[in-house]
Amino acid sequence: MAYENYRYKRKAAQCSACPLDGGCKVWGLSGIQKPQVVLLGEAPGEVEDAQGEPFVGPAGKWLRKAVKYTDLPYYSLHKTNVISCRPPGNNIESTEGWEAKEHCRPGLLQELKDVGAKVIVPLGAHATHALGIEGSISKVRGSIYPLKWTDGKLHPVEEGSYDVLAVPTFHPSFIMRGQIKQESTWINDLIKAFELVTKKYKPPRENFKLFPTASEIVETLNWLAKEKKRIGVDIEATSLIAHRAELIVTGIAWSGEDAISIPHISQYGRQLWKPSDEKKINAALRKVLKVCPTVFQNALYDTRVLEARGFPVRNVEHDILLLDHAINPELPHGLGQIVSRYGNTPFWKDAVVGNASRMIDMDPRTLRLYNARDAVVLLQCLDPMLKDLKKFASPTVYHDISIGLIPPCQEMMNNGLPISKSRLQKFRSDVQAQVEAVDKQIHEEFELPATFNLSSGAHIRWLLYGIEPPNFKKKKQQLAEYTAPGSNKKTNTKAYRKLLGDIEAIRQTQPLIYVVKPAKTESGQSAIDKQQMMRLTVALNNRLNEIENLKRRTKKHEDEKRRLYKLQRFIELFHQYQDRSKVLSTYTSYEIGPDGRVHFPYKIHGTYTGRLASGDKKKLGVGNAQNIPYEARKLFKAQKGWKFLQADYSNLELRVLAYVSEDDVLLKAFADYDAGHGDKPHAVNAKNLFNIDESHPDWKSRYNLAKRYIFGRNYGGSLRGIYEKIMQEDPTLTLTFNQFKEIDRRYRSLHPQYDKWYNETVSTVKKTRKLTNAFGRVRYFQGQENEIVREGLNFPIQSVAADVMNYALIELYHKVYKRDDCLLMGMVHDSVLLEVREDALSDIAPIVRTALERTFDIFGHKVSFPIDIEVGDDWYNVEEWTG
DNA sequence: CAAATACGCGCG
DNA sequence: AAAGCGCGCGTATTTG
Repeated sequence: MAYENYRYKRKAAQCSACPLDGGCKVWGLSGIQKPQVVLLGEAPGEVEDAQGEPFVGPAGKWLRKAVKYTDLPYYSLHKTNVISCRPPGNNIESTEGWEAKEHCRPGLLQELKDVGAKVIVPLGAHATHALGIEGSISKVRGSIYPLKWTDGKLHPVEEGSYDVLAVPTFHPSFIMRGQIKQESTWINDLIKAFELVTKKYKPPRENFKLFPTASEIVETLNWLAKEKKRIGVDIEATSLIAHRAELIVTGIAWSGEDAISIPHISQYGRQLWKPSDEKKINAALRKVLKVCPTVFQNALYDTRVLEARGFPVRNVEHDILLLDHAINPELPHGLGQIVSRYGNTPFWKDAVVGNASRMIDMDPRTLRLYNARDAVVLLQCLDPMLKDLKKFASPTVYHDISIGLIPPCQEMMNNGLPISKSRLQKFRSDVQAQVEAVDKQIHEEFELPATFNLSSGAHIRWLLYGIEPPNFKKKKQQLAEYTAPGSNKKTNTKAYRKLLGDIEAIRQTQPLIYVVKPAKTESGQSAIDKQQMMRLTVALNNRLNEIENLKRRTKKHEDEKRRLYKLQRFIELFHQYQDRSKVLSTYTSYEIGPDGRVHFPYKIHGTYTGRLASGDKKKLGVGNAQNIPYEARKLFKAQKGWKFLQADYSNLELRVLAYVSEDDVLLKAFADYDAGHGDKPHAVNAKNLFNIDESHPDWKSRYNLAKRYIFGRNYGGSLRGIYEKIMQEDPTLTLTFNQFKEIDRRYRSLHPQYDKWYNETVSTVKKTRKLTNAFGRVRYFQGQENEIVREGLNFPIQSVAADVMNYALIELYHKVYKRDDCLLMGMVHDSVLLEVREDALSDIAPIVRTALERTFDIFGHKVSFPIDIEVGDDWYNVEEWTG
């Protein structure tokens, strides 16, 4: 389409005084005479500078692509920058850049005024700040800011009339440079901004009763209960830990605009309510939470606190967090983020805490306003979110699974796992001694200075490879500054000691260097992980063999041999150190509740696949229940007269793979095995692939090879990658890559359905960037193609396995939660853990079996997944239940 | 000095 | 250019 370009040269800019003095080289530009939207960038880059047009470089390419998702054509937008000339090194943060911003400002403002668009979209922090909008871009993005002209300047207004609307969002180069996960948020922001051209902007009305009287509260609550209104609920409490948390204020909203604050305890030591009034308020609140359908943001936590304070919540109808997760699990789910997409309250989260260090010390008006906003936004977002849920995702997954999981998760969190304090104490001191012993051993054997820190990657890199830390020169310089004559720097500070230690450790340590090109980590450092140690070990053993087989060995060879043995020994001890110190630091201390149990947290929205996540050490002080090493499971011991019962799905993911890919061979292998007349499916694979059986001398290694191959494929591994992994784990294996490729060809020809499923999944994820699992759960893939292909191959398997467990867990919960002879305590992806009174084991075991082995419909197959039940005194010593 | 990033590793 | 998936947490180190 041919259209004329309308260029805008900044007449008001003070170019002669500007260090860039490009003579306003890159003009503002639009394809129509009266553009309604301004896209405001930062500064021209190389391509822009050369062509004299804004957004014609790589960032512009991303921008054009994003604008395609909106209702406005790219040419109709006025494109311009905060500064019109290219700063040195493309860096607007440079001195020249800062100065240019000042000199360009009058021109920029005049340009914005002359263009007279309805909406300005500042891209990135600099553009946003240029409009007078404060705060970090990740927080203010997506909010609508009404701006007004006063004295030739543009500034945000809280209320009243406005001249233009601004919707800040990310700069395209931010997305381009790796923040691809933010792309859909970014596009959403642009859509939202452009819609303001035709949609009437409705500023948020806030009918908040922040300081109601007792009778106003009771009246309002009674009315809500009588009408059974749907309410948005948000609480502020003194702690996130349920048994410690005191309620400060509860905000209740009954529309996107109306809310009331219900303060519970006094702030600033004032007596809040007369006891008689408090009683009435509490009764009314209890009633409301009993009869009204409620909407929460993360009901899992708020309802736990409410329940602990005597306000049980009967009807959680919606949870905005779970809703957002069900719609698009890869998006960030903070309430601010959600509201920027679905609500109309501008970003308000900065208000929280403020100068006060604790919620309760906040100014009451600020706290209550914040709390009321948290409540109303839930109802603002709900309907548009439900629409998106239906359009883009699965209402069933949200209602039946996500919401359904709230009670079982709360049950597991409330029940927790009983822990033996005496075992814990002994375990801790044992592991501590082990760490100290191996640490001492390494320092002695390798004559390392005391300052050599085995936990420091930099020190280890020096020792193994002789690679100095990248900042080593700088450190030496800093040290010199400390000791320089006349220096006023104190040499007894922590920073100084650290500096000195690092330098000493390196100076006094002789590297072991054995030249094997170390693998690189993501940021380009030399790897020092287990895998790399394995590689080193293989290489040095080869070299030792080589030397051993030499006809003539010189003294040089003998020296080399000694060095190699030394390195071998170091790797052995270092591995022990890594292993022991990991256990010591992570698994020898637990936050134990007043009931002597560890209340591990669970999150329903924590993963992209629908698995539960566990742990919230930072906020709740309790870690992850799902990665506790076996040795530490001994710490969790049943109360007297009770037993641990663990139910595990057997080969869940592989079974799911069989059904999802409809792989006849695998399905038959499972069917035979379950009927009691067949080998384990992995054994069937091994037999098919290698034409051998258990009697063959290589059986064991071939069996493992087959297993690892399937496992690697299941996660989208490349053939080369799987091959290398296999060779590292079993260096004795004689297998060339070509032979391995042949195995792969053979497997695929033996499993045509699997092969077809694999190819179809890859092409679907590439084409649509969306997959829907057998239960309707969706995932939108954001990322590079090769990355999302691997994730895509895994998603239909891992997510279906997760949902099998989710449904089963919900069913199990409903069967056991009322019983006083058993407690649902935890789950680890494909297993559940209960504490059962000994005399009830024979009752409970079949209940667990029935719930977990319930039938599912997977692509028309009526299927059930078999479990193993184990029972024991603690979590480690569980054995197959035969009773 | 707190927050953010990098690396490595426990579990499934 | 190639990278096996999904998590949370500890230590070291850099960043603001």
